[in-house]
Amino acid sequence: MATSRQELRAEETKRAILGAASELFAERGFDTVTMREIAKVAGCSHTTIYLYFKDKEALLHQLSMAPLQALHAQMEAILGDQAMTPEERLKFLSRIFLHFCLSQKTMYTVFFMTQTSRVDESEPTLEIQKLRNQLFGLLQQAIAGCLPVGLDDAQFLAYARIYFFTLQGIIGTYTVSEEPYERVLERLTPTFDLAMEVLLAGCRETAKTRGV
Amino acid sequence: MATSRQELRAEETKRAILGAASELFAERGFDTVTMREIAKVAGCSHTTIYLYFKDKEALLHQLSMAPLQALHAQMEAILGDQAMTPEERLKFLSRIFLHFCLSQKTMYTVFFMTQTSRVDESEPTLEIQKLRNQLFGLLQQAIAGCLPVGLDDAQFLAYARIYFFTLQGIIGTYTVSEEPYERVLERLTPTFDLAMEVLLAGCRETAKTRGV
DNA sequence: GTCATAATATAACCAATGGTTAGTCGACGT
DNA sequence: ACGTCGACTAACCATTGGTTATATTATGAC
Repeated sequence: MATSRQELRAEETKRAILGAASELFAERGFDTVTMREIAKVAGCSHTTIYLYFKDKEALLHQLSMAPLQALHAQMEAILGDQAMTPEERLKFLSRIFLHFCLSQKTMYTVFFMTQTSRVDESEPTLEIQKLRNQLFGLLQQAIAGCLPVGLDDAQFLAYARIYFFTLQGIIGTYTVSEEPYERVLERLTPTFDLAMEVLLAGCRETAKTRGV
Repeated sequence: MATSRQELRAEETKRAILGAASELFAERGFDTVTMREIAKVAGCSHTTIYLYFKDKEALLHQLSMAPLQALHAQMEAILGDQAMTPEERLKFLSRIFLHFCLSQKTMYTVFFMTQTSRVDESEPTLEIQKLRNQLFGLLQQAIAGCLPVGLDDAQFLAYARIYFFTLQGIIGTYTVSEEPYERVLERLTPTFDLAMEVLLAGCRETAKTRGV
């Protein structure tokens, strides 16, 4: 750490930018926040941001990595907790995932607006894409643990998709809504929990009647 | 119809604009299409569009009314068809609704991006808002017909919400995807049908264990 | 036919957006 | 002291949705 005076300064503005962007993105989502707004909160010119981040999307990715990794760790811990039944694990995981996405509006973009992280680009996208897929993988594992054994791959994939559709629907609905996420959670946590129960029960029920 | 020569011309450009916008919106969605693009396809200046439509949103609404009304009629017919069981009706309705939304990307905006039709504005929004709510109402009725009687309002509302979440999830997923909707349908119609079955089975199953 | 009027259309413009370029200013090593 | 280099930014660009002043053209009165 050769912290010369200018390096310190650079570090500080970078931190200020990340802090400002983090707050604004989490609160209002990716699209509605402008680079100039971030700059104003960070106390610099909007062009300065481009010194440290390739573009708005890169800023989003940089900001998302840490929270996503934390979420990943948390989810892995839950998935490995043998004190819970598979069903409890799935419900807990879903809940964590939902709360995480609802508390950070930018996550809707990260997870579901895939055009933000297209496959054609080179590297910077890849890391977050990988993490994203790992997270979906964990959810898939949790789902797998709750379904009867003997399902073929296609059937299992279909159930996993249906689960993801519902998650995306919830997150999409309340990411766009103006209601603060605390109130959404307060009002609708029982509904979200019920949704997970419904899905689980429905998957099991239909699996019964569709060949083991 | 006092069709003077200028009225004819006006009518024609208006039709051209509607046609161009209709195609472009359906194919690529509301946000990604620009007024200048529409104008170019319609063969006029982008400012001309503002002669006939207040703004981009008004154009969207104008375009959406007819298809939505057609959908409404179709859905009402299905809902009133006593030759089907309630479950068949719900599944059919859901299918129709999904196919409709997937075939017209602009419908995602109309139905789910509620900021497009906020409550604060005066009139022009209201009509489409009303129609939208009617459509959701029909789906709700269909759901109600499939659930055990004796559910209290809150419980029923929760189930309806869960249903809508899944629909929005599906539509959101494939509205942003680049895959042409014909291929999506071909690939995933069975999954969509399964989703509706899962939801239905899950609702019934959980309703059993939660008081009547 | 001629001329005023009104409808139709558009070019020029505006502010905001994400992003780039050329250049300023202060710190650092020599 | 001085030249280089890093941090920063003002001025700029193209694109967006939208407005305004202006041109063009058809219509109707005389």
